[in-house]
Amino acid sequence: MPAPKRAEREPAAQLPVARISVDVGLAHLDRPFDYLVPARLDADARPGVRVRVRFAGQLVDGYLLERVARSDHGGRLTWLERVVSPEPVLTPEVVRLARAVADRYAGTLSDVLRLAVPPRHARVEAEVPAGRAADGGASPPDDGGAAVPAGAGPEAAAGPVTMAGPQMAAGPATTAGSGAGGAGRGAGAVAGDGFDPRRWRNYPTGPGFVTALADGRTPRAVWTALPGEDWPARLAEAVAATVHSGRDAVVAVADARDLERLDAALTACLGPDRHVALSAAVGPAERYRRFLAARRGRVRAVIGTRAVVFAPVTDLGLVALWDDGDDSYSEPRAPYPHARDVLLTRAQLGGAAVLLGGYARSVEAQQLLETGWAKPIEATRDTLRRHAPSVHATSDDPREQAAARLPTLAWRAARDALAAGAPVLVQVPRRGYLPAVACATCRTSARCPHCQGPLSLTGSASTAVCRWCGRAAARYACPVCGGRRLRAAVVGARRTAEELGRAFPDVPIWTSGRDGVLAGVPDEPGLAVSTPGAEPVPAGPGYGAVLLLDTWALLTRADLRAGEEALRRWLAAAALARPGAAGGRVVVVADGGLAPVQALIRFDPGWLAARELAERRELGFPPAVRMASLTGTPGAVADLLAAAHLPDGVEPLGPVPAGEDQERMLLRTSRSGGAALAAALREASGVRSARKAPDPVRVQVDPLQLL
DNA sequence: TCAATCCGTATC
DNA sequence: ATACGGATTGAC
Repeated sequence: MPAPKRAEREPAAQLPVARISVDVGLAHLDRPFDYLVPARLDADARPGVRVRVRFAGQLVDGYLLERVARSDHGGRLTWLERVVSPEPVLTPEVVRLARAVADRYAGTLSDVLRLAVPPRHARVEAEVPAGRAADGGASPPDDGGAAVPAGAGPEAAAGPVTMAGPQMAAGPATTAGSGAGGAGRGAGAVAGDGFDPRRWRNYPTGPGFVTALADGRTPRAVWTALPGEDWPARLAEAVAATVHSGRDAVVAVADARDLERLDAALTACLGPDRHVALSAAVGPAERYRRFLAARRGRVRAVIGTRAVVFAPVTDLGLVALWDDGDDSYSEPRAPYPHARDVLLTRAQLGGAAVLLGGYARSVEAQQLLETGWAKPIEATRDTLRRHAPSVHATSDDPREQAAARLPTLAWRAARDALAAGAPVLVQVPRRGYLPAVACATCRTSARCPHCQGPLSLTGSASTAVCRWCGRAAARYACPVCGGRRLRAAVVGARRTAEELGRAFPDVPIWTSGRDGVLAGVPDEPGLAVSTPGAEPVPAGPGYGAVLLLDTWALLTRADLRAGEEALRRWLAAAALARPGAAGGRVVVVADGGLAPVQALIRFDPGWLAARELAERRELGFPPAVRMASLTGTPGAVADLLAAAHLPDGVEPLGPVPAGEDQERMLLRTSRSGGAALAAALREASGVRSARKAPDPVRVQVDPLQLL
């Protein structure tokens, strides 16, 4: 082998050793490797840059973590091959965070860094960051910016997440009659900083929280938003207060629509230039452009969906997250971290303030309150009564239905609201959400007469077919009432809309669902039919009536979080209703005795969360304990377990079958034992990957789906 | 006795 | 992954 340039190479004069995290997907190689920095790369080889190095004979990607004076490695060091770009995409803070997240979730640093850093876009990197190119808004490519090829146009012009829909922003009438006081009316800006602690005065501890942010302190809070709350505005004020203190903020929301609302609120508070919105929806170039704007310190706040929790900022002062119960916060790629968890870890490591907000309260948030780690921000019962709609539960006995599958009470609420000139929201579960079939008369779910499997009604066929054994149940008779007619358990939003259209022939019907989210509806009579999470925001003082249909589909799910999740979805809809005093009514078609229904009637998510948390403690489920799940072929799971030196106090549960050739094993330990369990699993994965074990095992710490 | 091959291990 | 070293095997 020729070594022609060997003599030319000379190590950098200062700190000649670079510690590199190499991107090979092998658990046992998850540690830094030392390389010698040639003098010619000295200037570019700074901490945080992407590099390429020769590793085990091949060129691999990596990140330069730090420069040190000498190596502890016994053998000879290889030269650093190339600095891919001098742009330091990682900050030391993000590296520490990624390491902590990898440790917590039994994953590798490079897996987490893949989540944290968007793919490089060389052209974007080369752009001259003139003026306001990266304001998160729709500004066209800067003119003075030299080499912006024509191709950059469309993507840049696409601007922020755009969404079809009549109107945007503002949200519902908010804290309409903030009652007393009456100060601070003027459109927000106090002292040009866009925040005023008094705007949080509906919550006794709210103004103090915002003031603390502005003073540079690090309060931590779980915020239970009032119905009708203009939450994007409140979050924007918290961000503005943080920025006022000279620090940066990172805010996560669940989806593109929430992001757009928050973006608008921040623009109103801070102007267009001091924040960016990160989301995959804007395309790779714009995404990387905004990421760089954050990394280069050109903005003070970074908002976005899930992945924003890793966004590099200069001096983190606040992390915030809206609606932490939304399951889109759970990362689907290894090591499957949860955005809430990442933000809390980040705040803990970096001494930042925390704001977890929502209309609902997750069990995890409840735990933060009960351990005293965070303080509540919530309205008094009195304030709540002034803002909340009146809530009624009604049975869904088909014999009491008025029209369009609506119980009489629900039908009346809708009719009255429409007559009063207000829009009505109808929430129905997503189609295909629970493709089961029930008796049309008594609602008993229909099971296969042969094998007890679930029946399904496919397409237009009126005969039900068993989803397990495939037999057609042609002459089905309900074992409870003898009824012979079946119906799909969940009627989709579209068909519900059709039926409602016949029941209320003279009003417009708007539908909003997964594939066509309607941002808002006007303040006039009309029916908005929506699946959970896609509820249009009303322009005026809120919906006159909110109807929650087919709730039992949510409640009967075999899921640990079914109750919590049902309440979260209902509250998201109910919060869009106008106050009871202004005629706002919510009708939930469900058994009023059920705990989640009770919590809705009382508008008390904290009560349900406390109850659920107590139950989790009793059952030994997260977040009261730490769990890990191992999924793979039976042999592979057994192999991983054999390789693992599980710490004391780890209790194996299962295994249970989990689909084709797969089984799933749960490991349970105390919360304090979580770190040791994760470490043991990481090490065992390392042993297996070093041994080239064939079948992979998916290791998930605190998986969202437990049952 | 030497070379081809197998296996295990480290990878800066 | 892939490259290397040490052990092992097999033919002369």
